[in-house]
Amino acid sequence: MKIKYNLLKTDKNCKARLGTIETNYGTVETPMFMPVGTRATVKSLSPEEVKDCGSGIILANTYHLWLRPGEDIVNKCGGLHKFMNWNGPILTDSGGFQVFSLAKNKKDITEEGVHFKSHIDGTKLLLTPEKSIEIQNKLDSDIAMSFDECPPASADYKYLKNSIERTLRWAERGKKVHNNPNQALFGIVQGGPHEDLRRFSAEETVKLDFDGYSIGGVANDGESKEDMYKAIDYSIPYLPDDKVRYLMGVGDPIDILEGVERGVDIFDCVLPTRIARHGQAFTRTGKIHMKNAKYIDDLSPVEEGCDCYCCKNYSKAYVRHLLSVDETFGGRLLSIHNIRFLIKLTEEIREAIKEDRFLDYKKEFINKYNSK
RNA sequence: GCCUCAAUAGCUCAGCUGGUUAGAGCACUUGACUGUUAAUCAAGGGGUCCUAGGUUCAAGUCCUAGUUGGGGCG
Repeated sequence: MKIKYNLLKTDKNCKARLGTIETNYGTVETPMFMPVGTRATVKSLSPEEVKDCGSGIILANTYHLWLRPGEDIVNKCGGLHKFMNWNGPILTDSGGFQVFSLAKNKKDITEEGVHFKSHIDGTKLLLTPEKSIEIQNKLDSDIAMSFDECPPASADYKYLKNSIERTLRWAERGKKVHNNPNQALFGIVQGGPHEDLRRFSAEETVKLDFDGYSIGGVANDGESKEDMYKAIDYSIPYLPDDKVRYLMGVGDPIDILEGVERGVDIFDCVLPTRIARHGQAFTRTGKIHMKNAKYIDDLSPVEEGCDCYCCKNYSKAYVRHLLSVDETFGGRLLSIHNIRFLIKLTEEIREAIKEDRFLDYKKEFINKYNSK
């Protein structure tokens, strides 16, 4: 089967939704955060460790797996789940974000698709909507994403208008060739911070009838928070209640709260794992730099009261030591902590929505998070 | 004892024939990171240029002596 979204309830005081996503690999409670495992692994963590953080669903990347090892190899190895030994649901991104991060100039983006130079060996590549879906079909993820153009935040109105029209044509082309009966396919809403463009993009994408919808093109390129929230506000009203809403690429704790308030169900982000490898930890009172000298002999855990493997077993002093001598275990421990932090956040969000007190919860969380 | 080479940031070293405010890498300190080209990137602090004389308008740079260290010869 494909996925099925069940809306359990909406918070009485805002658009925050409580729901579940049923998949062939288990049920995901929403709101939910998805850790990113671009190359068929959440960097440095085993699937067991990711699962122990409470993660129900992870993300992998079409572009990266297309290059190495290749979708046919993954398919031959039994599909992504078996290949990477992850028995929960997997969402694959389409390569659309790589349009933003790898295409050198606008000429590389054509009606047919996007011309890339492989970041590995410079080989010229063409990724099309059809190819992206074909790859994702073979990867056998539970949720595939339409191949979209993810324009930079600096893109002007006229560019965005053309871009979302092309993205709609790409969505239609991708949907036509999608043929994995066990895989859902999501459409992506673009349009920057412009109300009319978001509405147009959302309405037209919904007409194509996807299994779920994403809000894309946010959190890129130094976009302001205000514009990000506008993008959500202007997209959500035109998305159906009975389908999953996915805010792509967002994982700052406050942005997750802002997204949930506006009606978003799932999020993904590299932030928890990347900042972990770079030495930062999420805490209830804001991000902290674990490499800071003041922690050199600090025997307390990264976060007092946290139930993650890192905080239950190790001190700040130890984690700091590992990071400062470049031992990979330091980044691993912080990755576990940061993922657990965001998953725990979504757990608390779900409890709050259940009791119609999401807005109070959000306010309290943000006050504390910004208190230092 | 003699000859020779070296001595510049915490460490390893660049600094051409004298010429603005002596640099780099690492280390240290601090910060950034939002559908991973990212265990990455950026910024900052840090100097009695071994010491003492001398030459010169001007010395990290040239000269003399010394100190310390390496190598060689006796």
